[in-house]
Amino acid sequence: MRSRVSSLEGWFRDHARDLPWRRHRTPWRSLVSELMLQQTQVSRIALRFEDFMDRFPTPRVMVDAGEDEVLAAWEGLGYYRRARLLHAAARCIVETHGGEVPSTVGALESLPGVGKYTAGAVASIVFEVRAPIVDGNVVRVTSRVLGLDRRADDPTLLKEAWTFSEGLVQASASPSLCNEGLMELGATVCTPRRPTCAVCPLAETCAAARLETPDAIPRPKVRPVRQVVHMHLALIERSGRVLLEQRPAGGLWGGLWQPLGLESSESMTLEAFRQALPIELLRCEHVATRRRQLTHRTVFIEVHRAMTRRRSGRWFDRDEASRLGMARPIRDILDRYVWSSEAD
DNA sequence: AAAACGGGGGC
DNA sequence: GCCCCAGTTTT
Repeated sequence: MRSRVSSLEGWFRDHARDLPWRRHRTPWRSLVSELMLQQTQVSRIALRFEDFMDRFPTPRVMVDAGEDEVLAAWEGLGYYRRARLLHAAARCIVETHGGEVPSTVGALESLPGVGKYTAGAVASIVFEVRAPIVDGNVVRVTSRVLGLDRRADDPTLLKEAWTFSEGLVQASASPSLCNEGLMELGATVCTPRRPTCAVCPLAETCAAARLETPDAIPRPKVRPVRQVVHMHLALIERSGRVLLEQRPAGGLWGGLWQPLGLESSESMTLEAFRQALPIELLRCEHVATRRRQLTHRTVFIEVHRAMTRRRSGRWFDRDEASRLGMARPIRDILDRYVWSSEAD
């Protein structure tokens, strides 16, 4: 195990990618980066990280900015609950840790949105604590090094991965080099398809490297069939403002803003939609259908233009709406069917 | 233990 | 079209 680790650490020292959160490392920057990176590719976050940190340079600034600001800054990154959890974590850091990110696995794990992986990552990478970490990369590397021919989401494989990581970090000279190196290896060498075993620091002691097709393991996760959701929206404008509402905190696009609408498992007729809306519409016409593929479902968005006499509700002009958190497809629809038509 | 939860990128 | 991604929380 010792030689495995030192070879991994040495490899990482030489081959670490130049990433924003590595360039300038602070506990807060690392915590934010880890929350952003959950189930999200490094390349996506690398583009957004510095802007986000400029906006929220400390936990205190984030708390004062408020959850809505954080949601807005999170736009396009998905899994929006993470943004709310990050804001809650910032509040917890300010209120119970004096504004400083805690350094122990236990204290980190008690923060909202921080589970075993993230706690171990921050503790080891920032504070050099001997804590193991297991992410998708580590699961893949473990299954290959140990030659475990199981599904990537097999609970027994996950357990083996934690044990493997634990063994590595205990034998390491530097928990941060060891852990980050392990993930970096999975991201750049031991990739899901066509891993480059020829340059891998673990190849000598890897079971899969001796196989003809090392990428045959781990086996793919089982994916549930995507559910279909029909979303019906009414674009209601008046004097350069559009009527919007905030989605419930839980579920799809939780806490994000959108035009008045309804969801159903089946498509609705225009009349049914009109009847089902909680406000009376003077006119309502269907203008477009958009299809959105998400990991867990297919969303059909039926876009309508409508008018109402009603004045109550939350109305926003273009500038105000730009500062609200919205799902990407919803933002696109407003840009296309509301704001662009102002020029007509 | 299983389900819920986005949006892209790579092929 | 399918698979994947620096996972966590809720049920």
